[in-house]
Amino acid sequence: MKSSPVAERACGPALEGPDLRAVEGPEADAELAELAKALGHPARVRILRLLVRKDACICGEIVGELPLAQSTVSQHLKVLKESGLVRGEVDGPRTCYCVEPRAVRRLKALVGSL
Amino acid sequence: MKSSPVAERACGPALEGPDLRAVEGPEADAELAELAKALGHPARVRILRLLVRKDACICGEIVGELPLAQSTVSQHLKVLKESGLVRGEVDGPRTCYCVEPRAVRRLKALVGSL
DNA sequence: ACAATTTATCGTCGATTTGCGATGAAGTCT
DNA sequence: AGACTTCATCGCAAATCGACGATAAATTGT
Repeated sequence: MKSSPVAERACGPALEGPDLRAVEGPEADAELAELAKALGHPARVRILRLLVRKDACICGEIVGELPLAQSTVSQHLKVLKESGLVRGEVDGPRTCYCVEPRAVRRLKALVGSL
Repeated sequence: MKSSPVAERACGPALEGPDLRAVEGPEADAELAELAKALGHPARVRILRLLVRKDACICGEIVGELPLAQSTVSQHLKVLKESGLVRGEVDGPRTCYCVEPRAVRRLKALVGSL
């Protein structure tokens, strides 16, 4: 059996520790642009919000919340995953998506530096 | 004569007053997506940073800072202007671009709500 | 009036994005 | 094993983006 040993479970252990990267300079600009680009679509903003609120989710549930086809939602999730804002772990037949708090903090820091 | 009456001058009077719009919900999502999309390119992040630092600028100076053609920079400025993050006022033969602090604050509020 | 400067716009090209249905891969259940 | 579920991936079409050179528009200076 593989029933979750913990009741309220997110995807996995969140990466912790302070962020040492600079919030300015060419690299930071590229980083901010990449994160912003990932957020540059209403569906992806919505998805990220859903994940933040629920703290754990599955693609299926997300599809139900959006007026989009399953394949389209999967694509958006892929974009979010590639940006680092979201993490996905395979859990049996489903995939458990969750926010990567570190990346969200990073985004906030970068935007805050404007 | 139209010499600037003030030494350090930005574009014009910044829109002031508190922002009453919600930071969540479908409208906020669309707004965040739009602002994020405008920032979703390294050149535009760079331009915005330049404007924030200088507090007033002209397209020509910006072109000098970027490895892009003048027409391309003009396009990026147009995108930023349409997003509301930047304002441009015609000033003689040039155009004076400057940040719209209200929009930047709004962006920070929206990102902060994630 | 004319030349020079500064910025915006147009047209074009290739690349990327967005959306979808169809299909494939992986796992669960009976 | 076979049916079913869940999600990813593959093509494909339409739209948008990013970059450029060329050109137009507006203003200044001579």
